[in-house]
Amino acid sequence: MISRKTKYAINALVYLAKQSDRDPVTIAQIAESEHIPQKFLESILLDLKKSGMLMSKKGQGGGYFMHRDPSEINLLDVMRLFDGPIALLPCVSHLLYQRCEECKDEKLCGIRDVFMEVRSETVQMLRASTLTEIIRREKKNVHSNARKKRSD
Amino acid sequence: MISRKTKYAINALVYLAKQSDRDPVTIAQIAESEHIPQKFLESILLDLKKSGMLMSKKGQGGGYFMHRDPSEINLLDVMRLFDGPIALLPCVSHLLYQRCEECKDEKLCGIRDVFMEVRSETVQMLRASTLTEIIRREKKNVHSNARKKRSD
DNA sequence: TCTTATCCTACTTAGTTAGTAGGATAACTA
DNA sequence: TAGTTATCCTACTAACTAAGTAGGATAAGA
Repeated sequence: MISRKTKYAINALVYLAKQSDRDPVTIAQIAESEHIPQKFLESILLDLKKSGMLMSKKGQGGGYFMHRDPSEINLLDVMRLFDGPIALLPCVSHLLYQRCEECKDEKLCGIRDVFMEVRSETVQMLRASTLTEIIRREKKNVHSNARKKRSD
Repeated sequence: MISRKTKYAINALVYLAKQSDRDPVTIAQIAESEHIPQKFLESILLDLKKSGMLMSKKGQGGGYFMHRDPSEINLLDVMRLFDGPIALLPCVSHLLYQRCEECKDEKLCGIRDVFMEVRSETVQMLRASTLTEIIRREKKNVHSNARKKRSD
């Protein structure tokens, strides 16, 4: 499972990406809309800012807003930022490789092969999941949901 | 990441599946061969037995041995047994579904769609990874490794 | 009945998760 | 320039999980 922190981060990013203009949105606004504990969200947004995804402005009329284009921010980066490696085994992690302590010979390990493939597939899917893509899916869901309701 | 417990379980299962005969192997033997803390392994093997993958025999000449055929035991079942759901979000878990507390409308959620696909792909790959398959890959690695060495 | 091996309960220690508290800092505004 | 507003920053906490360990009960074979 991903941590709540990561999930909250994604929710906040999608929310900000949906704002048509680039006017700053306060932490309080995001927290209320997305049902995230405000103080917790504070530290999350700070991390997102430090990573370069968001920008902020202090004082009256301040808040957070997108720094990069929503099509350039994907779930892979967000998950790595908060939860660390995607890999299910340390020995198949791209950025934080570590050998399995108990392992006899990594090059021969069949278990490793499997988890290598799982990691590759997952990374591919998460990289393709940009904020833009998520919003596109939401719109699609709204439509197919409306169609469903009408045919009931 | 999967827990060490799960990794140890897989190592032990692969080891037992490789035994040509069905003679019981003691915990001590497995622990030594696979570099797993013996007492820890003890509780792992007990869980594997309770789940029906292994059988045991007490006393002199006793130990653990496969109960089901290695082609019928896959990493999906082992991971679920020790680490719980495969899903990265509670709302996309098949066996332990829970809605995301902060979520507004699950049916419209684009994030959920993404993690649904990740789960499906992962489940598929892990289900295909039987002990037999892992051992097949190991053999393949031994061969391609030997080929590589010769051509050095 | 002694030895051997599994079975079972309870405990520990370290690290992570999901926050909260309280104030410092910067920017806007009257 | 003083007050207000909002982000920024450090430190703390409570609950949970991971990765074991300790010590003995039970069952089977010699």
